[in-house]
Parts: sequence; structure tokens; C-alpha cells
Amino acid sequence: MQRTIVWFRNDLRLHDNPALWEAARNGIVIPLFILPEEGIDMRSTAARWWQSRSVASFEKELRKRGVQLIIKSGDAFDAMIDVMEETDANAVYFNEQYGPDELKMDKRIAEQLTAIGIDVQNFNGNLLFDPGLKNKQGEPYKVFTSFWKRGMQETVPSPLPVPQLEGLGVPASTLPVDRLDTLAGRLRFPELEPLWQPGERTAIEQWEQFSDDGLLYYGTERNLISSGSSSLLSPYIAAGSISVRSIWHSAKRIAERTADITARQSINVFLRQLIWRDFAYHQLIHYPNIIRLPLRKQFLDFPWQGNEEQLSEWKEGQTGYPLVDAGMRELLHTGVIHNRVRMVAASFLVKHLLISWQVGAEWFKERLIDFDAANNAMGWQWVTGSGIDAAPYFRIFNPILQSEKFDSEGDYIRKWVSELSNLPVPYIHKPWQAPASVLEKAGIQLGSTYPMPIVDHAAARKRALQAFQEIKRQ
DNA sequence: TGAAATGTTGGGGCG
DNA sequence: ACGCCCCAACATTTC
Repeated sequence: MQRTIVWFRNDLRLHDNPALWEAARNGIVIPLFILPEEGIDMRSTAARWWQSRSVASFEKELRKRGVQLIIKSGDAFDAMIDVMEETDANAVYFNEQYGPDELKMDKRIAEQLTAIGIDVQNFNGNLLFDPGLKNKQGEPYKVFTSFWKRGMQETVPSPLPVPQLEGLGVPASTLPVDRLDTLAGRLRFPELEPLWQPGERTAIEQWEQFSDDGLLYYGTERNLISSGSSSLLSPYIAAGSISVRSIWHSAKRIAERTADITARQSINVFLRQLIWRDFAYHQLIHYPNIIRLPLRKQFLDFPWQGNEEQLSEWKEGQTGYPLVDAGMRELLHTGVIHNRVRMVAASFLVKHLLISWQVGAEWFKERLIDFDAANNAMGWQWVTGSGIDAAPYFRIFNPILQSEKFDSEGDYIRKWVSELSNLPVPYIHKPWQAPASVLEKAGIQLGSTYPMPIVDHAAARKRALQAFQEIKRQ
């Protein structure tokens, strides 16, 4: 009877978990989660908080099934050796991660384990498609639409069911579950605590609720910021509490059952978003540097020039552009931002403030509970125009027009920028244009209760285009 | 998964 | 009745 350590990271679920499934098929399962070594990489991020909450929830699920999650900290190889000595485990399975650091570490650990006679196996548990997908010329895809078309033709593996688990039967030594909190700096995100319920069950419920209703209108509603049309699944997908392949197949089944054209189109729009996620990993796998460096070389010399003060104003939602500020405050208070606003706020940092996308990406990494290195890198490079299939640099979002288009009544702004809540349309989108009487009636003093725009849109746009000309010449 | 600038057209006001 | 101008409204080009 094989005894397999299943090393969990961003795959905190029982359903459709290839590593867990195979381990269970072969015998006894020894689930392991390893916290980062003390003193190393201990930065407290919202995503780490979320992961720690998700691990705690997963531990409970396992315990209900009579299986103990072993929690260790420190070097992964050393931790595994510890566990193997105590439990006589003779195999280690895990699902692949695709970041450059993770790949390097996984390779190192696999080699070390193999060298001492341990059976090591890894699986794709995170993506819809084969991570090595190539086009007909044998090249990685460089344009999303072709990747998308290919994806729609691919067969996505059917999700695996929840396996029957057999655990060790005797307790093994482990760190207490509450160590997750302290190590992850959980106490630094008290405002997120009441907002998010972690775990596989909640994730599946969330999907069922969304697929029952919102999914069918997703195509037309998803851009309307205050319509509540987001799936809210991204934090669960990021932690691996739900499998994208399960979502895929479930959505496909719903599409097959419905004759309504709009609903079918909506489902396709949603599937397209899932394919964007795979495309992000596709890029990360083929161009691991995209996390740190622009893919288009000329952007290495881009004349970034934003200042610290403006960066803080952006982070705090004090730019004077209501939609941008609403988004940045939503991020601070909830750990997520609506996708449309994400683009507008990111574009504002890069193009209006000329602050480098890496700085923005770092802030998102610190604050997003749905943080995903591949998505984040792709998204920021897309906005900047420095990535594959990115928006051309001269495409500059106008934060006022975006606000008028996608938050036409200003409801989203009123929710997050409460000092503007009494301001009527159209001035809610551009308070500095409101007549004095309107401002007074709404109880607003520009420059004191709410900032004047920190940059003028037209001037900032012009400046950004000039900066673009500079690198284009080179 | 833009926006602004520039070009074109056609209806209507007006001398 | 006619030509001229104005300017929405829409289309195209440019950034």
C-alpha cells in the first residue's frame, strides 16, 4: 500500500484535484501544507491572508473525512523529509505551479526526492488546457483571439470527482492550524474578515448561485459596474477552492440545455474570461520574465516619471477622478476590484501618472485577495501596451467617459466615494465641472472634502502620447 | 477590452 | 426658388 504525501499550494480542494485523486487511488493520503520559512518572504499580503483562511477551511474538510492536514513551515524538502520519517511515506504528488520561482523550486525538490528513491509525480490541476499548447507552426500563441479559437476547440479534461480518502489513522506532528494566521499576518486584514467566506463549499455554492442567474446575462451586464454581475469567483479560483475545469464543464452543460441565444452568448463571454486566464499562464510559461520585465523591449527605456505623492493618492483613492478613486477604495476595503474599473485604474496609473506598471502590479499583489501572478502580469502589460497582444499604447482610457458609460447613474461611485454621494449625474463623474451651487448643495468643498483632479486629463493624455513617441523613435 | 481629431453628409435656416 | 452656411450626426483616420 502506497503512502503518498500530497503537497497542497493553490489547489485547496477535494474535487477535480489530480494529485489528490491519484494519491487516493494508490493508497494512503498524507496531505501537507508548508508555510514559508520564518524570516523569508514574510510580507503580509491580502492574498496570503486569503490563502491562510482557505487552508484553514480545507483542513476542516479533511478532518471531517478523518484525514489530518499536516502543516509545516520552512524549506519544503526538509519539511517533507520530516513527514516521511514520521509516516513512512514513499511518494510525493503535487499539482504544478507555473511561476518561474515555483517551477525552479519544484524541479529542485523533485530531483532531491527522486535521488533518495521517492516516487514524485506532478499534475496539471490548474489549467483548462495543456500548458504546453502551441499553434500549427509549433510556436506559442501570440494573439488572444487565435488562442481563444483554439481553446474553444480543445477538449477540456472532465473534472475528477471527490475521491474516497484513507488517511494515516494516527495523528502526525503538525503545527497548530492557528499558526496559519500569525504567519500569514492575518491580523493585518481585519476589514476583509467579515466580507469573505473561504473554502471549497462556499466556492461551489458561489458558482451555483452565479450560474443559476447572473451567468445568463453576463455578456451584457458584466461591464455595468454596479449591476452585481461579477461572478465573484476569482478569489476561490486563485486559492484553488474551485477548479476552472469544473466551472467550464458546468457552464457548457448549462449552455447545452438552453435555447436562449442571449444566454448562450453570455456563457461564451464567461468562458472567454476563463480562457484569458489560461492565456495568462500560457504567456507566463513561455515568457517567465513577464512578471518583472516588459515583453516589448522598447518599454525597458520608457521614461517613467510619476512621483511618490501621486502614487499614494492613487493607492488611497484620492486622485480626484471619481471612478478611479471608487475602484482603488473598493480594492482597499474588499480585496477585489470590478474588472472594468481594474483596467481604468491601472491605465490611469500608467498613462495619466506615468508611473511604471511594475509599481502598480506590486500594489495589486499586496492588496488583491484574488491575486494571481500570471493574470496580474498579463493585465498590467496589456494596459501598458508592453505585452503580447496588448492594447496599443495610444489607447488611453478616459476615466470620465468610462465612468459615464459603465456607471451611468454613479451608483458605484456613491458606494465607495461617499463624500460625493449627494452629487447628481452628470457631475458625479466630474465634480470639478459642477457649478458652485450644486457643489454646495451636495456638501462638497473641492480641494478639502474631495480632491481636485491631480492631473488634467487632456494634458496627461498628451504627455503620455509624447512619452510613447520617445520610445517609438528608438 | 478607446478616444480624439478630422472628414463627410444632409437637413434646415436664412437672405 | 436658390445658393450659402451652419452644424448635428455619422464615418473615417489618427494617436
